[in-house]
Amino acid sequence: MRISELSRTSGVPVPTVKFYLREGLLPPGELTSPNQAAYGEAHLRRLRLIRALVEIGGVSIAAVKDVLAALDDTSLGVHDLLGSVQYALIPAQPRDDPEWREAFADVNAFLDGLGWRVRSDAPARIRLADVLHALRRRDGEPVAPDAVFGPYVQVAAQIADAEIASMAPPGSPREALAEQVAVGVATSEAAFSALRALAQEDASARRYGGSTLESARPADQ
Amino acid sequence: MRISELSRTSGVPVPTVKFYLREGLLPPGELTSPNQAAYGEAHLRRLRLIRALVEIGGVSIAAVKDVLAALDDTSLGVHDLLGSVQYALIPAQPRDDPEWREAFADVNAFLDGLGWRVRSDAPARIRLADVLHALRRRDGEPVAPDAVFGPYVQVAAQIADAEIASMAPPGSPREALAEQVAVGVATSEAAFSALRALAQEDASARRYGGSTLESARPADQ
DNA sequence: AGCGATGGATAGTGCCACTATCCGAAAATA
DNA sequence: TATTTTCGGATAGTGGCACTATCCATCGCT
Repeated sequence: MRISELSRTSGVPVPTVKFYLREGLLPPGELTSPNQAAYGEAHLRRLRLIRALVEIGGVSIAAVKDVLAALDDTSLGVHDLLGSVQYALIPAQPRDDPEWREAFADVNAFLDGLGWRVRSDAPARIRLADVLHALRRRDGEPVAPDAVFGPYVQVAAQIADAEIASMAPPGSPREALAEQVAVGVATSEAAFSALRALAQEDASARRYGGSTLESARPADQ
Repeated sequence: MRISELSRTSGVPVPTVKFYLREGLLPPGELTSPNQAAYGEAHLRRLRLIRALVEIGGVSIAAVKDVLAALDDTSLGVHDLLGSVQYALIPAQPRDDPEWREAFADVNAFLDGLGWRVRSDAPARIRLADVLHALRRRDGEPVAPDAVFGPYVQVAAQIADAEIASMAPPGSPREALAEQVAVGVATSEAAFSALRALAQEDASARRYGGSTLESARPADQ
């Protein structure tokens, strides 16, 4: 298949496909002559994966590149693959602020208390510290990690277990698993957060009474 | 307090504060002379709110503006306020693609089956349709909404109930509630998603065995 | 032979969230 | 009082990102 067909079946414009090729997100097609290349099913699948990450997961091109590199690194076990995907999908960098460092330390202590087997450089730790730090700046002072995160721990564990369990068993073909992990991480995030928003709306309607404006808002363009 | 103090106590650079003033995210200070203005506690709190939304929630400036407008609209009840905040925080627009429309219809049917009281124009519906659509393009064809979203429904409802319940009771001062809603929606999203990532890592370690590279990855810049 | 499509290179676009600079006037400091 | 600093407000510029547009010398098809 040539580039135009790749573009047509995937719905991605030709110039964008070229852009992905330039960026190394897509491997080059097989050259059939000095300026003619053929693309296969693998290209199509990878292209769809890229779009899923970008559109559903809101992942940056640079992060997509990292994810794809992890997928292609066959030396990675499933666990490390999952880790690499997550680390690419969660952009985070520690701060210098002493108050932030304190929040970070508190988060780590809290996580230690849970007994989870989690790498000490997991970016999600940083995200939690960001949240705790922001909340502390807002309210007066206290705000214990347990108060903020506690209610979510059981539920997060429950969901995570179900998601991991739904993946292929250890020893199944890595190929299939790899993309499942990447797509799963990105899409389940989006799906859950949308469902939670809807559930909140429902719960709020029941508690505060729904004066639901029902499409009374300006239909922004 | 003048602009430099506002900047110092909030940690936001002066030019950025000026930018927010220009954009109307911050109300102008009270003029004490033709070119001198004073800012109060309210400005500081709002500035912190803006930063929390931007940094923790990853909210765009335009969306922040919408959120603040909702906060300031005292004619909105708590339920509608929550709705406005959510709608501002979840960017989404329907597509034209017939396959997408089908996914959207399926999502709506699925949500109807749940019996949730949710506006028909909720952007979260669109997000769910995006996810379903993307998954259908990947796998062969089927993919029922129930298979993808089902496992999350109970949990999402559980979390949402707890969050709504933790908010002030109906009839409490709107002022306090408003920001709580905005901050809550943005931060709890971030907190939960980080916790879920960590729980996944733990679950994956238990299932696939943790060959945890432990900080063996390139410390990217 | 004619003609549209292709691969590859280079350059440009639009958006976004700031950031820099300038100005005349007021505050703070000496 | 003199001088230095800071102020509010306006205008313009920056850097990053994700594409998009244009060129051009083939290539393959009819």
